[in-house]
Amino acid sequence: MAATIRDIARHAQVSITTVSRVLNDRPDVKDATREKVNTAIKELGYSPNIVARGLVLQRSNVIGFIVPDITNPSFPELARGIVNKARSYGYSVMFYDTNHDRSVEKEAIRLLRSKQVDGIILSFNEANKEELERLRLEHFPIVQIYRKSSNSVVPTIALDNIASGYKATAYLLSLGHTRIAHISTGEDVQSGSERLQGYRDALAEAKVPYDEQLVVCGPNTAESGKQCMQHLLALPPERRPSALFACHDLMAAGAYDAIYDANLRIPDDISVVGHDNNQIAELIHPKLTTVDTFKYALGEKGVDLLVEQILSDKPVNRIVESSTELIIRESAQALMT
Amino acid sequence: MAATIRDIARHAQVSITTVSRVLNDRPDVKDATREKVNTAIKELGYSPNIVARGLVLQRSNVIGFIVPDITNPSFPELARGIVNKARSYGYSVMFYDTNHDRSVEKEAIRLLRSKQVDGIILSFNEANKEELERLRLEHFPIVQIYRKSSNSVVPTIALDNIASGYKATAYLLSLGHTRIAHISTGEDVQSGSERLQGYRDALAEAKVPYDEQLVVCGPNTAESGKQCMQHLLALPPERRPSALFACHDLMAAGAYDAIYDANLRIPDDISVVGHDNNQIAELIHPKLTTVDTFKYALGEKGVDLLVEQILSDKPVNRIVESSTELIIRESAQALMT
DNA sequence: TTGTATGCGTTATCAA
DNA sequence: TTGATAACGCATACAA
Repeated sequence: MAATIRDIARHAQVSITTVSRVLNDRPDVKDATREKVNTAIKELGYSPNIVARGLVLQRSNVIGFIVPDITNPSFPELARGIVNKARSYGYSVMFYDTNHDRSVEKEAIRLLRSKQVDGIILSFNEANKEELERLRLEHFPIVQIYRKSSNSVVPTIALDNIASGYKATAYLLSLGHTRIAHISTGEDVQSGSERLQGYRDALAEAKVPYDEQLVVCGPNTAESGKQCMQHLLALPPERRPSALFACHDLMAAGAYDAIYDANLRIPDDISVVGHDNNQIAELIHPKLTTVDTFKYALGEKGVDLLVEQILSDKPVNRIVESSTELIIRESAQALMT
Repeated sequence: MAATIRDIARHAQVSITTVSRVLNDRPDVKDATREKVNTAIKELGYSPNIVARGLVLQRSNVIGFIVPDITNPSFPELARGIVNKARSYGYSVMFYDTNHDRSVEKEAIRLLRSKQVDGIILSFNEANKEELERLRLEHFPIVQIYRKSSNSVVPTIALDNIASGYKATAYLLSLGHTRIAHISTGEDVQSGSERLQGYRDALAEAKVPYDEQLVVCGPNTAESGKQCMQHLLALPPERRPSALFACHDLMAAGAYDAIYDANLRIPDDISVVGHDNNQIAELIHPKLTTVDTFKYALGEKGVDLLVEQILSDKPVNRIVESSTELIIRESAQALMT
């Protein structure tokens, strides 16, 4: 049985109030008594019960973190940023992986609140609107990752996907490419539709006509990236792209596969630019030119935004956008004419 | 302010005891009263404070999970197995990433215990012996991942690395290779030394002499895998390997790089087998033949082992070994003679 | 079948 | 500078 504050009090011949004072570094304790208490703490190997403390202080110093799938390559780094930053604030992180299941998302929220977390950082698969709205109405501290829900005002950390899609496309244009294909997760996925918008903006600015045959959509998996690319390679030669912008590195990796299967070379025959700068970008061959999204920093900013809400009494309704940066590696080159 | 059991009692005109009975599905409540209480719960949107419940029941239904680096590709899947299995047992998971820092490991344990977790699953970078021993002496439920500490008896979930190293090597031997190189994390890392042992066992069984020039060591990173491979390719032609077994997929991916830089082809010029079957194995080209370690299942087994300790009064000192399986893809082929 | 009273480990109020 | 006592939200022994 672990020692309690009462055991320390008895052992040091003082009241539990005094022990509590020592534990919380209060000034109004005589040095001699403080000493007595501290040795008792050492002798009994006492460690305070933070849960009981939380009960009276009405805060747990725990935050929740809910993701749809931690094996999605964007999340581990984000998670790291979150737990480390949280630790620096004195918060622990309770973690849920919902496997994209909406009912699990609901359950996770319910459980986290039952466990009295002080706030929740979450990335919901589809904007699970009702849940978020309910939390917002209660002024429960919450931070949404990535998704800027258009008509809601949940505090969010997000990317400027339009700008990053523009950057990737503009880079390919600067290399002389005009037939630039785009593999996208489609209009239904917010990040996908935004990156597509950036792609279109860049084309428009360069006065390159938008060719809808060059835009193929599928879910964010390598397999789907491969299929999309196969689709593009099946176009008649004169319509075929000389470059590709894939809206996720994972899809770019799948596209590599299709390109190799067609006995084409990267970047000699086709240039590829990805998005996200996941670990795999440096592992596939040739190393993938892609857009870094600074996920670790994004996680840190998420914690900042959450803690701000926890400490503030007035509602915080802010969207924090994180910057992105094109990382030039080996998968794109100037168009040979 | 969230409603409490007392609010429900008042609202339903019953005692808090009765409310508690309803909450815990006790049979000794008249249906009519149960109804009254339940509607009160609905009306006030009440959700029980599990932390307070934990204080009296002396358990939190939370387990801790400590990893050195969640971005290491083996961990996300393991984490998934753990949180999902834990959820099925009614446990939440408090997560720490120590960034390989020993002092953070210590702090994480201290914090988790202060937060009254019922048990901890951890993977310590080096066997942080003292900490583990202390926990074991207190009969605090704990499960160690991967590392079988030789002289301690901390419950562990591990891999049979000798068998898996043997499997990988035997496969290359069966393809006719005799000059099989091995990229290893070295004798200092337990998994590395065990896989090396399996490699040697397979060679010995096939009566292929062990050539220490063919074994190169480095840390588990792609960069180090590349350097190791460069080292091997620098051998005089007659001593050069026709096949490679890398003890981690990440190092195999690095080796790919060195092989491509040397203008050699995989598997035509050199066959490669990795270990771990991480996501990247299917993304690099050609797809990597490797050994699957069933990380999700391993996480589940870890939770089983931990919950067994939590529920049992007698100490559990068991090492659970998980099986491994060779996954044949495209990176190895029969030796051309 | 229901309610009263006590305690889980801690902090805060107030008095000494 | 110290201590007695009442909370925090809940479960439970015991009484009614």
